[in-house]
Amino acid sequence: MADVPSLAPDYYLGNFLSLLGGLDRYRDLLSDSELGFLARFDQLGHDARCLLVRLLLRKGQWFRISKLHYPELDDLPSALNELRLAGFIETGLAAPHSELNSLLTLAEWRTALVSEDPKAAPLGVSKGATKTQLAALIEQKGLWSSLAEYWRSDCLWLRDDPMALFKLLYFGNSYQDLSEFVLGDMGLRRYENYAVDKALRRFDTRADIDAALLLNQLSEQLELSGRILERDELELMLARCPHPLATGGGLEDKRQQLRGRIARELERRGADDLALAIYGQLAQTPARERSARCLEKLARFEEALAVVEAIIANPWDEQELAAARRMGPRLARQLGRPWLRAPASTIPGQQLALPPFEGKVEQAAVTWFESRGLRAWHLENAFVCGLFGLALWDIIFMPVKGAFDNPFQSRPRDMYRPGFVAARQVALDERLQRLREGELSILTRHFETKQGLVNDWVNWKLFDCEVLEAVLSHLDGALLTDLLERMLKDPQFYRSGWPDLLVLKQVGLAFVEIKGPGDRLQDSQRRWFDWFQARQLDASVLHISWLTGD
DNA sequence: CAACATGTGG
DNA sequence: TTCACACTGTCTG
DNA sequence: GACAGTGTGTCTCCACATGTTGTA
Ligand SMILES: [Mn+2]
Repeated sequence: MADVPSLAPDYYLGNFLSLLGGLDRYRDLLSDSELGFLARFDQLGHDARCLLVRLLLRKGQWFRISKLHYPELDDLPSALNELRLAGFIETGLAAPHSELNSLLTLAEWRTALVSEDPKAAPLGVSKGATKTQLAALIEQKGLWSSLAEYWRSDCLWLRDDPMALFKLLYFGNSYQDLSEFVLGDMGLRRYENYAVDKALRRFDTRADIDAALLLNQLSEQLELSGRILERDELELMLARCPHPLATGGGLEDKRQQLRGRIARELERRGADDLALAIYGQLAQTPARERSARCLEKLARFEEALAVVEAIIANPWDEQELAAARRMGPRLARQLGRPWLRAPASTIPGQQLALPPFEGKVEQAAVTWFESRGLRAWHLENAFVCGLFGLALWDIIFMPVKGAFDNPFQSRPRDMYRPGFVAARQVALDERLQRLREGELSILTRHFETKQGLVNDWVNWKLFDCEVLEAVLSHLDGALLTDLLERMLKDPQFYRSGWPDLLVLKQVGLAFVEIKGPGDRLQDSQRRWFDWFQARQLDASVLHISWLTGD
């Protein structure tokens, strides 16, 4: 752990330049002000560049000059001056009200208030008041602007913040940032060394870029404060993403996902009719299920049943099918119609009473199996996903056109899109054939040579070498191939629902879903049991109860 | 003064 | 900061 | 049993400084 390589004092500048290098392919889609930003950046001296990058990497656009502390820059004032002259920053401005909470400390609020009115101390300015309490007092007395005035000479404003755009263009998402570079340099997070297509573009028009930025912003807003937004605020969000977007890049999918989440929030506000109208425009699950539920809430049972029947006739995924099968009988009864129940699959289950255990039920079960001399791991989906990732590693990362545009991807861009298999058909066919013939050493090879590399499918901490050994000695190629073929039909979908425990019995592997008191099988968990039964595998549900008494 | 929250940086 | 899963509470038949 | 809402953990690093809150 000690041998973390030391980095150059201006390592972050190099990283930022690498990021800019990835943006060349989009120059024709940048605005004049963005191009101007880049041109002016090029003209800056070393230290001014460093300082600007430092500021760009930080949160917000307002900073305190006196609190800037960058030992690697030997003349901060002149770097600041250079940035000011080049139009990147402004100093000495009074910060807006909304910034004063994070920009100034409680003590600094008091200093300014007391200076404004020496007799303020006896009021709420006395110590003990929290920031919230004092904020209310300042609000009431209309003193925010004098606070801002008092500290203005120490304030620094970053005029533009293009980082959201740069990150979107470089990484293709809003959650990765420049720390990827540092983590890579220090060996803390390593990615596969796949071929990066430096000319590949995720966007072809500026409108798509702006739409992506907007969708990111709206999603973030909904995630952050969705629960407290009023109905009209939600409708406003809807109005901001009304038009269908380019399909193929996943933009339209994102838009629909966002609108679905907004509609769900509208349901919670009782706006079932409006939610219904939105769901009707969506082509992704669970829109039809939600439609049916809205119709049911609105007592429009005929229409609800029609939706349910449409789902059953042509399910988009197994989740909505399961939901429709639950709703069908209820709706049919409302309408006095007969309903043909799908035969319920029987899932083998056992009961087990254990002494009270501090910690998770699954761990208690693992301990119980081990006390009976069996190895057991609580892996959940990490087991199947690990098999998938290790068996197909090199195919997942093979240089398919359009798959990789930056060095920090945990999967190809089309991993969860319908064309994934077709784009790798030959390699997949050959791999499955070899696995079918029992050549499981492929997994071992990837386990050893790729150890620690980021892969969406492989959780290295959970899928350790003992698990691999258990797999190699008890899983045959035919079964593994069958499993992979099923997963390849919808890689995203089959990432979930696998039973909690992998148990190594004398005769082979067993898969056990643990259910504590009050926990029941979820829809996603049922679908794997169908597969287990068809293959006559040892899979069951273990219902745990706690032994009471002292 | 300790516990907690948050931002930062290598 | 998403997503899968567990847990809790309510209503219903 | 069905369903909604909420909590938890998360290979989305981890040590550290700073600031806030409440006496853990
Ligand atoms: Mn379970």
